[in-house]
Amino acid sequence: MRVDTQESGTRTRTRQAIIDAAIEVLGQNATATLGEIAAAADVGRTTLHRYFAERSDLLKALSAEGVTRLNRAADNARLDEGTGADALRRLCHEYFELGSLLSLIFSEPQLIDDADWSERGGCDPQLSALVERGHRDGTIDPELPATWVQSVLWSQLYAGWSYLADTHISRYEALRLVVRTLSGAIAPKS
Amino acid sequence: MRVDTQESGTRTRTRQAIIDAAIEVLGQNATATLGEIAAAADVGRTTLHRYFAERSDLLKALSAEGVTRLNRAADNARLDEGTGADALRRLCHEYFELGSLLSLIFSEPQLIDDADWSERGGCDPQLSALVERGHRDGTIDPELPATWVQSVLWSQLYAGWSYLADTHISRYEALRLVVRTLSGAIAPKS
DNA sequence: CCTTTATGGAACAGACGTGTTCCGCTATAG
DNA sequence: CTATAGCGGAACACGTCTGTTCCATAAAGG
Repeated sequence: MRVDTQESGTRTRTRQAIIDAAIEVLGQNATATLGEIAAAADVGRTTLHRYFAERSDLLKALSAEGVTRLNRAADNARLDEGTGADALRRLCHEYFELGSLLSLIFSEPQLIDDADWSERGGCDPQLSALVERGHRDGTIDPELPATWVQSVLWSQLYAGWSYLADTHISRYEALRLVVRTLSGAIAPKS
Repeated sequence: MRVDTQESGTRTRTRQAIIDAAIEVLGQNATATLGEIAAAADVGRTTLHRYFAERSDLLKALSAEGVTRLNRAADNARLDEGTGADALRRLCHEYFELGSLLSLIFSEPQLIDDADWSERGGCDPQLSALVERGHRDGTIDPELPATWVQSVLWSQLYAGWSYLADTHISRYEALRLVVRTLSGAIAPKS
């Protein structure tokens, strides 16, 4: 995918600054202006257009960046180890670190859906396998389909991230609440 | 609040049609055009402006309508009866009936926040009292603050409503999943 | 029959975001 | 010192949404 001609160090830094700023700003307000994104990245709007000719080009770059970060988080969570519920809790921890990207993906799902990630029926295969393992090992409520578990995971992550932004709670406490309620939500009922 | 001069029957019907259409359309896409809303209401854009001079006027009316529907749902749920968890489940049932209004409130929270509803610290008093009752009667995890329970309730409702729209599941099944995971999420941990 | 009420459509001006061009500035490498 | 890379700002055309005005039409009531 990488083109033959390498990009200068300055340029890659600027490009990355724009992408990072876009994730922050668009995570707060999906309809933000290119001018606002440029200002957040501390660059002129002209410069932004130099790197991403059209808005859609920036969104494509954001999609790629999102997929990269999601995959890295999933790798760190070692989804194939331990019980299904434990793996899901580890994934929850890793995903929570994504920060503003959570808001962006949650409020603009088609940004990622259109990418090659999660091509199968709106649920990525790794998570699906994880949930089925949890069904077998008795740590995830067998009445909950994998797609619904995925929905619950994302909605809880988004709620936790928003809660962190709205209240005076610590990041650690917010994550603890998310994991606690998520664990209860997916636990088999007695 | 009601003005002295009563509105004609036709006008109240048209006004209500516009409000209903706005909830539907803005629930799907919060940046929808006034033209799209007018089309959905089967009304000319001129007519829409006759009832709501500016976009903000329409939003104010939506806020009032939202508060009305929320209060009616809360009344139907009889929040002061039974255990805290049971009351919360009843509220979940009632709120789920709000349909597209769920999406609208969830994606545009400031629409309702700015109204007189839920003036206290982002959590309405009725729900707060309900959760505290659940803490005392042992049906709601005492480690979960009322504000977080409210966040979980709303995020689950939104997730369920989106799930209903995205998959081929029945309305009944979607609500069942929501109530099941919500019940587990708030249940005291053994 | 004629007036009131409610409406739709055409047309317009203003505001705003977008995409582009052009020019000037600064820093760094050669 | 000079040439190049990278950047910012001003300006422009274009499209879209908004808010408004004006006029024509259809239905209902007196």
